[in-house]
Amino acid sequence: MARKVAREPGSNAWQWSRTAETRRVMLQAAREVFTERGFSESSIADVVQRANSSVGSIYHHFGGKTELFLALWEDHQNSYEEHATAAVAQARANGEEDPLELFIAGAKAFCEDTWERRDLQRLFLEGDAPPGFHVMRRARARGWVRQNAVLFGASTEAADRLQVSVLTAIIGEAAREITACEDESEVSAITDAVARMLRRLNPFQEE
Amino acid sequence: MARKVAREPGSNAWQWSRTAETRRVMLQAAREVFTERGFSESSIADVVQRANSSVGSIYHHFGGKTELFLALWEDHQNSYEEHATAAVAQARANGEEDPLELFIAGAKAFCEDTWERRDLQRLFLEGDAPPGFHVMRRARARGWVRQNAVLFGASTEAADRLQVSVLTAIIGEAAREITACEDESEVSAITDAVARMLRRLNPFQEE
DNA sequence: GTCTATAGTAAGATAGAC
DNA sequence: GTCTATCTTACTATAGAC
Repeated sequence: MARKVAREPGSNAWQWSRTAETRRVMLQAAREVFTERGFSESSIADVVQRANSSVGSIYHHFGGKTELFLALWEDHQNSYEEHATAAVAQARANGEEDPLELFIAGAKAFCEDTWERRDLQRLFLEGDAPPGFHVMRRARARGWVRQNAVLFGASTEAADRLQVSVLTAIIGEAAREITACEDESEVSAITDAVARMLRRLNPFQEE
Repeated sequence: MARKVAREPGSNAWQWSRTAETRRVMLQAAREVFTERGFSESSIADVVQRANSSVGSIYHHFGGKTELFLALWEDHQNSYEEHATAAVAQARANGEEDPLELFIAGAKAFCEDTWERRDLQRLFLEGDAPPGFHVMRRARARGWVRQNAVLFGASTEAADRLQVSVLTAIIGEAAREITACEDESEVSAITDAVARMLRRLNPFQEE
């Protein structure tokens, strides 16, 4: 978790603390192994081999196979959040105030991000994972839905909750479709379809 | 899998083959144990105790812990399919021909069914499961989506695939919300909201 | 911080009597 | 078909030298 890497782009790479670099290598190895075989079919030994490291070292840095997987997920999530937040902020800076349009801006960033890093997204979306992972995922998803509920000013009644859940789920479905794409051209078709559907469901335009 | 039970309602219960009854008891025990603790936290021993049975017997009938879980899932799925199919057939018999309305009829049946059997639905939706289960789930879901694609006459292009995926996903989200409900009155609110959203997204009414 | 060698662990699975 | 006692097996996880 401690990431005490010098942030200045110009700083010398060799000044990076050795541990940060080691972590990076291990995470990259883990990414390759897990995305290729899934969690349960992967063993620590596989990662060790790929990282030219040792069992003990991985345990030292992460604490175990599960934690290694979770660390990978954390990084992934943080990237998403960063990108989406930046995109929404950008839209806001451009004068956009409609919650739905802000939401769509975030959704677009999410879709683009999903295409880069399909491998990880596939792993987390449908690969197997350590026990308890799906519960964590759901918890985080719920947090996101709650945040969106605030954005849309939704009530806590069942119908409203569902509405927001569905808006959020559309992005998830899009992500799934994107991981199945072979060609980047399909991705923009999906992104556009997402925007269209979100507008159709616009919660501010009750019938 | 062999279910050679006498089907006539009037037939004597004691004529049921012993094995069918044993299976039923075991599945009931499995249902209780798994829904209470989830898959990985449950052990064969727990089920044995609850079913007043033995390890060997369970292995004889099902083959293992994973297969027991899968058998439970199979039954659950079959019930759903039966109900939904019946509801759609009923709607058709009443003269309904609009694919979307037929779909909605199925969705309603699904929602009602979810409320009965919340426990199982919760287990399969977010509880932990044996390795490989989520992949099976996805495969079945894809099959369902394909079927719906035919119903809607959707193309295989990305945007259309997503559209159908989303229509289907709405039902899944509704199911999730329903498992979280405390009161049946909320369920009908959700069911209505589902119908409303599906109509808004009506694929036959392209903008 | 890194590594090797070793141990632990538990529950799933099986054999074989009845 | 049922049951009990036993085993197995593949990891994960740790200890402890360097």
